[in-house]
Amino acid sequence: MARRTAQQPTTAATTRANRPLIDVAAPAACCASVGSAAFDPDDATELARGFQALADPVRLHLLSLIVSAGEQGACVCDLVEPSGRSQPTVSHHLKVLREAGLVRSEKRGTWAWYTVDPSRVDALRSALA
Amino acid sequence: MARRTAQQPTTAATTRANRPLIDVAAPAACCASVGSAAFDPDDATELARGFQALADPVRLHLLSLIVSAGEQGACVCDLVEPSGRSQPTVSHHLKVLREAGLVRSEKRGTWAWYTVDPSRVDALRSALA
DNA sequence: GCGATTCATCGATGAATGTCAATACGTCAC
DNA sequence: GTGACGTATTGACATTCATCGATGAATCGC
Repeated sequence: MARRTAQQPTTAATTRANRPLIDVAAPAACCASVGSAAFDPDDATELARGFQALADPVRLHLLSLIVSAGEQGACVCDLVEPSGRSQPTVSHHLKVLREAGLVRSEKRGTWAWYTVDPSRVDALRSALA
Repeated sequence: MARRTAQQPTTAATTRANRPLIDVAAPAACCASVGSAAFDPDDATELARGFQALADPVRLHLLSLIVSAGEQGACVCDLVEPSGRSQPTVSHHLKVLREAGLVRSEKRGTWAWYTVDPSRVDALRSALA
């Protein structure tokens, strides 16, 4: 082998512990836990799905509009025009957000009302803690 | 018109407030506010680019490995095998993370060392505040 | 210089994604 | 029921993406 004579890249793959997936903060804390790989691929896939839902400017815009609508939520008919996209496209993006668990929809009469699920957003945020 | 007799979807487009893209708690002063109209598409695009970089399980895994390597950073040669992907694929993902500003690379001798840029991660996290 | 090692880039390929027009489905007013 | 309206789904298309093998570029030990 004889690799790493100068800097020994080493060790990274040996320790093991539980910790938030990314966990940037907490460099010094006792349980910063940083091993390398108590890494569950399923968790990563699930997390990635959440971030994927956020990975589009239109969806970020929609999400912000829904958030700004407060507890009552936002009606789709109020989202189409500000988004600058067609109604089917908006519906598609809302579906993506819904399936990622970031928003919930409720049908009231003719209209569909969307509200944000804060716990899901928190889950993603804390993955970056 | 005669829409919204039952629930008046109304208002969503009238209220207005300044806040970071998704919610409140703004650390960085002048970021995009999203109310209904004060939405900067460029900021959304930039944010989306960041989340896009996180929207892949392999990249999340790589990021966690790099974080767990501590200040010293992680050598690419230690990332390939745990990721279960080919070296070119890993290199590609690292490039995505690099271009999103989430990690930095430094060449030391033969090896390339990657470290996380916490401020960039924080920026994304606070967008979800 | 030479071979070995480490990493990045290129080219190709199959899959996923964003978009819209057309259409289907549900609900309301009449 | 009929027509109008709000929303979701479908189908098609162009673009982007993840992946790998092959290759190139830089460095190290000899």
